[in-house]
Formats: sequence, C-alpha cells, structure tokens
Amino acid sequence: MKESDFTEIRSLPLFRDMEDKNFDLLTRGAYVQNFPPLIELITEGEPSDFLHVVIDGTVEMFAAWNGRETTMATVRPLGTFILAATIRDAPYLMSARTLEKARLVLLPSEDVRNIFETDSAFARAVVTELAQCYRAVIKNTKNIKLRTSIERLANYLVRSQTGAGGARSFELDFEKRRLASYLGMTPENLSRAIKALQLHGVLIDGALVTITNQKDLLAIARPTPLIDDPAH
Amino acid sequence: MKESDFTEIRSLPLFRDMEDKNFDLLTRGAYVQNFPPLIELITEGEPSDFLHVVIDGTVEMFAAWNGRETTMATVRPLGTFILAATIRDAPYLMSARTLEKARLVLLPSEDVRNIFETDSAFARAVVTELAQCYRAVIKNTKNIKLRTSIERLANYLVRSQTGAGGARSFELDFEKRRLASYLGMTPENLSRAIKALQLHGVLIDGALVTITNQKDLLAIARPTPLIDDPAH
DNA sequence: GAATGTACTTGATCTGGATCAAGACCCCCC
DNA sequence: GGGGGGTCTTGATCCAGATCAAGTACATTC
Repeated sequence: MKESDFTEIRSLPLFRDMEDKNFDLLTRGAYVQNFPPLIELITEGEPSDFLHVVIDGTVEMFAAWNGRETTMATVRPLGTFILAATIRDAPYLMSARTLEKARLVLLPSEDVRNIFETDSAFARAVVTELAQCYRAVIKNTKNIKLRTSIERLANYLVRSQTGAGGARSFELDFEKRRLASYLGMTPENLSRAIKALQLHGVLIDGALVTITNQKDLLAIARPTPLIDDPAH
Repeated sequence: MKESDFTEIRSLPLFRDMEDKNFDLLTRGAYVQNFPPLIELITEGEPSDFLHVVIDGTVEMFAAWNGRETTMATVRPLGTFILAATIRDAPYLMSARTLEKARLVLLPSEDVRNIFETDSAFARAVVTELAQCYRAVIKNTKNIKLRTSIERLANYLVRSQTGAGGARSFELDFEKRRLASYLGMTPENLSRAIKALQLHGVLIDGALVTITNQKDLLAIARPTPLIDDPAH
C-alpha cells in the first residue's frame, strides 16, 4: 500500500481512533487494487470476504431480483462498503460495480472482525458508522414511500446544491440513467420530470443544473432534515 | 420494574452479555409504563430521550411527510426501538404508536450511551443489533424497489407461514389496512391483490390465511434469503 | 467528414395502482 | 333486535409512471 493511501484511510472516522498496532495489523493483510470501469467487484449472496474502501473513482451498489435491477447507492472516495455484512459475517445483500476506473483497498473481513472484538475504540467507530448507515437507509425508505418521483428529483437537486456549496449552478455527478434508477424511476420519466421542474425554478442542460428560482424549487421539494440531511 | 420484566429484558441478545453492575445501572433509571391503544409514544424529529423495549402489546413505527403517512415496521415483544437514534444522540426518524394495549420499558438514552462507552460486551451487542437492523432495512428497500405489490404480498405470506411454523393455515397478525401501508399499497389494492392470489394457491378469509397450493404461491413469490430471510 | 454507437429525449400507448364512491360485513352498545 | 361506528370489499374512474418506438444529440472511430 502506498504511504499516501495509508494515511488517507487512517484519517477516516472508522479507522481514526483505533490503536496503531491494530491499524498496522489491518493494513498488513490488505490489498490495494485498480479496476477498470464496469467491473463487478462483489455479487449479492456471496460471503463477505473483504471490507472495501474506495480510494479513487466511483462504485455503484445495486441489487437485482427476478431480472430487475436497481441502484441502491453510489460510493465515492473515501467511502466504505460493506460494513454490516463484514461484521455479521453474513452474505452481501448488494452487488457492487465500478462506474469509472477505480482504486480500492480491500481489508480482509476476518481481520476486521478480530480487531473489532479487541479494539474498543474501533468497535465504537463501527457502531457510529453503522448507526449512520442505518439512518441513511431509513431516510431513503421514507423518500421512496412518501414522495412522488418529481418530489424525489426536486429534493435530490436541493441536496446536490447543498453538497456543491450552495452554488446556483453545478454538475450532476453521475449518469442520468443511474440517477433515474437510484431515484426509483425510468430514464424516460427522469427526462420528463426534469422538464416538469422547468416550471419550478430548475433548468438542466446536459449535466449542468441551474437553479433559476430557489424559492419555487423549495416549494415543490419541501425538504426535511428527517429525510434529506445526511448528518442528521 | 417487576422481577419478571427484569429477567425478560436481561435475556435479550442486546442486554444478555453486559456486566451485571451496568445492567443494574441501566434498569435503575428505567420506567415501566402501560399504554392504551393508539397512543403516540414518540414523534419523528424529537430528541431521543429513551431506548424503548416492548414487553407486551404491539407498536407501529410510522413516518409522515407532507400529509402522507406510511407504516415502516411493527415491533412486538421483546423488541426494541430506536437504537440508532439513541446511540447517535440524534432525533427520531420515525414515530411510534401503540396498536393495542402495550407495556413498555423506557431506558434513558444517556444511560445507554454511557454504558455503551464503558461496557465492551454491550457495545458489541449494540453493533450486532444495529447491523441486523441495517440489513433488514436494506432488504425492505429491495422488496419495495424490485417487486410489484402482488409479489410483495405473496412473499409476505410465505414469510408469515414460515414464522407460523410452516402450517397450512395461520392468522394474519395485524390489520389489513396496516399491512397494506407496510407493503406500500392502499387497503383497496390489498383486497384486490388477495383476490388475485386466489389463482396462485392462497385463500384469505378475514384474518385466516390458507395456503391451498404451496408450489403455486412460491412460483409467484420467488422468495430469496437476500430479501426475505430476516436472519440472513 | 461519414459511419457507428451510446446516452438522452420525445411522443404514443399501456398498466399498476390510487382515488372516489358505495355497499357489505362485523362488532359493540344501547 | 336495531342502530352506529369501524373495517373490509367491490366497482368505476383517474393518474403516475412504465413501456414501446422513434427520434436527436454527441462523441468516437475509421
């Protein structure tokens, strides 16, 4: 592992507070790998051999059933997956594929579990992370069950804008068809929803989003921290 | 707290392994309360003052936005809510109401957090529980995004049958309108879905479910442990 | 610069599920 | 036994979103 990767990972909340010797132990068994785009990294149902850390690039988490497929989440640097499966020593519930060239660190699940048992600072960090993930999925469920597709898109844009520092213009950070799947709609309907939002203060040209009327957008989005604030 | 409540709670995986003195500490500050039906116990957005344990009765977890409401989960004895909010000291993401007369134990969140910091056996139990909850919500998301309402009902019935020990006949354990909300559909459409399943090996009369043709039901449900097995 | 491929958009149509409106059933109470 | 208040069911209609079928835009390659 490169020294810079090493320090980057160490700075993550999940690994920040663990003992040095345990971090050494963890990284000693680790693999760093570069992947081309559209490689399936893990497949749902498989045993969870590694905790994955994304150092560079974008990874899509997705799930399939009976010939249908849906995007569950997108992981960017420095994010991890899949912690819950690793801790429980249970099969993955989602598959993961690279969307662009990506660089990952793979930490053997067994090492993670062993250190989790002995390093209480790490155990606490795991809890914090899991609680956060859990709450994120709950928010996602509320988003899907309580909102129409246009409302979901409107709120996604509000959140993106916040993430982009509140700028009036910003870029969509992934393909529209994946965004559509993530928002639980078809690409066709995403196109239509985008058009519909022109009447509500949003102009989207290619990947460029411009908020022309913040108030109108908020009026239709009605964001709430109980669904839309990731830190909440 | 009654002695029997005390031992029941102690036997929960979450509290089973913690130190005696910490369990005493936790229960010393606890309240035991009986509630009538349809009382709102907690409201989403409020700070998480207590970790709740259901000793008796049924509690519905639900969420609302913009005038709409949906059932998120049902908690029965001996189940707990809401652990993640308690641990993160964050606001509740869901509301809870009693469906029948219910008996709850309320453990002050601050005590839970304090003991969590010092009792590593408890911390590990919290992680296991959280990981399990997290995976349950992921399964739920897959269920909603990947299945039609009839498929969701069919799988719910398969799971219920398993829960009822595999009997050919069993009772639905809650009201149809709540089941409908939980499954993400309206009561009217649940009725129609029930009728539609008559062609696929299921007869439902009132709350009594009879599986007339297991094979037909499974053919339409196509259950997978990656969505339908709670222990997986 | 033409050809090809891919994402995206647009329009037409279809369908799952929601909504609206009654009616059936059921339980509890007087 | 006869209300009265629920839940549940049924039918008619409506609507959001999916699907199907072309098209456009734009990039890549030869």
